[in-house]
Amino acid sequence: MRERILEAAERRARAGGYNGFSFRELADDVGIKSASIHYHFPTKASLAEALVSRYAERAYSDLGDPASVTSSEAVQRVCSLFERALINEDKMCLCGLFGAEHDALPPAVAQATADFFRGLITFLKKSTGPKRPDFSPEALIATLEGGLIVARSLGDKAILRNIVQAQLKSNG
Amino acid sequence: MRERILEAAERRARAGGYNGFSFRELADDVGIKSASIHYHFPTKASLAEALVSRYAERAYSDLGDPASVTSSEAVQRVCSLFERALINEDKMCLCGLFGAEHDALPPAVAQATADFFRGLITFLKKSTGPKRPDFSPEALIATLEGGLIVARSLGDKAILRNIVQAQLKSNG
DNA sequence: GTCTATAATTTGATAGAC
DNA sequence: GTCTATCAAATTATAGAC
Repeated sequence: MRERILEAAERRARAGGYNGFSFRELADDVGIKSASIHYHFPTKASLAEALVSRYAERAYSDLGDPASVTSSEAVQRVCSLFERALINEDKMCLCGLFGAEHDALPPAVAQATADFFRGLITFLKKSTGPKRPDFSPEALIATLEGGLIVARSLGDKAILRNIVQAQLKSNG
Repeated sequence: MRERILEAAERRARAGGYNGFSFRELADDVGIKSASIHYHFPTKASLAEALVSRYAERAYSDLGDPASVTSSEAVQRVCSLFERALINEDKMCLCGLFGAEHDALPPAVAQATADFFRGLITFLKKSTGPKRPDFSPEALIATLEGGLIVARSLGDKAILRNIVQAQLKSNG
């Protein structure tokens, strides 16, 4: 049940952000009462923190071990992560949304969000083989997060696709 | 007073998004009662719509006439817009945040947000002189919005600064 | 234009039974 | 683990006086 709650919370948080979901809504989604959510997560901040951790772990699992992939392959994998969010899930990246709401988040949630970004950056840095001297992991993540925002706002998925192609051309 | 309300709303919306501010808070900020806000803006959606329009008009005013600037200068001006948000205002871009919340916004607000992006893209396209064949206005906006998110989440303003420098090197 | 008053709903959270 | 019951506070919004 803990997992089903997180699943419902992720769906809603990736649409409306931290203030975009409520205990009542999640309870209705999974078929229990809102008071029961507090058994699994004492506070909303604790739920959101678990949400981001789970989201990050899933991403790291998808990416695999950086020591076993070339830098080029690492860039491709990170790009795929964001393309899947847009194409398969039709959703914003949870941490892109939370990162935008940074100033209004409970500190622990903001921290967990920053950890997600650090994780992706570390993955890119630890990948093997030569890298372009001007390659910036931070800039790649920024481009992809922003690409999701602009593509979804304008209703044009090709925007992210073109961004990814440009990245693969230079660094993939 | 209408202007003071919008000012307070912008400050709060750029921290917590659409669900991150309330009529009560705005009323307290400007020293009137929440019911009085409804005289100026009948609904929250109408307030947010006005907020985005005002935000966009201010940006267009800062950018000036695209027909009178080179493409290189246009890129610089758009970059400056986002650097000011980070350095001078220490705030997220209103439309970057609203764009991330796209799925949960009142349709009119989502529309206004998309118009902001279209406005910036149009400005870049209408600027004069030669452009790199691979220059993408959409990608530039994406990089800058994402740059704000990543820089602010990681508490490192140099991240946006480096992103801007890379953009100026290729297209500025 | 701003106020008081109020409505109807929703919010995160707690206590205690089962 | 989930429930009922409840709470105090906050939410958007309206009616009507001044």
